[in-house]
Amino acid sequence: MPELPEVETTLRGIEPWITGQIIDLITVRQGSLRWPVTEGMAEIVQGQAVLAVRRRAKYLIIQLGHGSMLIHLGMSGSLRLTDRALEWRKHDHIEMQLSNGSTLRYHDPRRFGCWLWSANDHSQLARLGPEPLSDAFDSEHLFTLSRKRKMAVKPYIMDNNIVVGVGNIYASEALFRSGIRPDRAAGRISHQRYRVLSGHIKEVLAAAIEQGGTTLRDFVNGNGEPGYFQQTLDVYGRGGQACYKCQGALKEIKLGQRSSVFCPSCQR
DNA sequence: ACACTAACCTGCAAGC
DNA sequence: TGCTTGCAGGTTAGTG
Repeated sequence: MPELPEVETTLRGIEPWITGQIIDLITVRQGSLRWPVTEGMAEIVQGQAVLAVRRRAKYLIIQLGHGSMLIHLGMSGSLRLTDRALEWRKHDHIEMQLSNGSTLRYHDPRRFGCWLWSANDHSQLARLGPEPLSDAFDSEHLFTLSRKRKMAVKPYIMDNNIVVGVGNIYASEALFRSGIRPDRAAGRISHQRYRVLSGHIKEVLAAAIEQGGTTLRDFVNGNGEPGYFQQTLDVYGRGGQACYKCQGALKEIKLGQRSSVFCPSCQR
């Protein structure tokens, strides 16, 4: 699944083809996703114009005149522009046809994503923390909210109420670059170290966006192309292998059900 | 309010 | 060659 850089890459790939177009047809072949696709969504949005497409956290929002569609790619989802006549692949669940001939396919083997319509605000967007690349996200924010919290720092920075868009890959990478152990209690990390960490979170996300995201298994951008950031990963998926800084063996532990790889010598 | 678990679902790789 | 087990990019709902 796409983490924030993959969602951003998808947005940039599809946005120019969709904004300003009229939705001619939406076809839902499999509506059983993380939440059921909104009943009657296709009928409601057909004929409406797309005013804008934007991203908030890992959600994509297709803004229409009378409401919006909220899309999440879950762990295995992807969106791509296709040839309208392209044969349906297994796990292609939804298709949106636009007035300029563009066609968007939603593909999601595990079906952890969503595609919802609402005339008002989407409840999923309430209570989300700041965007990691915005000025609202800084060391002050991380430091203040973490006081007295016993939770390990890795699940802490992956908590969407604290900051959005930091998933398992980039949390691991940012902690390695910062020299902070992923299992250290969030409440016992200094303001100075949070300054380093917040900087690395921004840096690693920005670099991944620049390289078109990280491709693991089947991620593709809006044009069906892979990302290249996996060539830059220092620790994610490298448990047991040599640390690039000290050559020691990287250790793998579980934190909050997620595997976490780190260097016990470089990260303290 | 916080900390932690189980759950949603499919595909794939490893182990027996 | 199978069969079983565990693991995977995310997020929420439920427990104490």
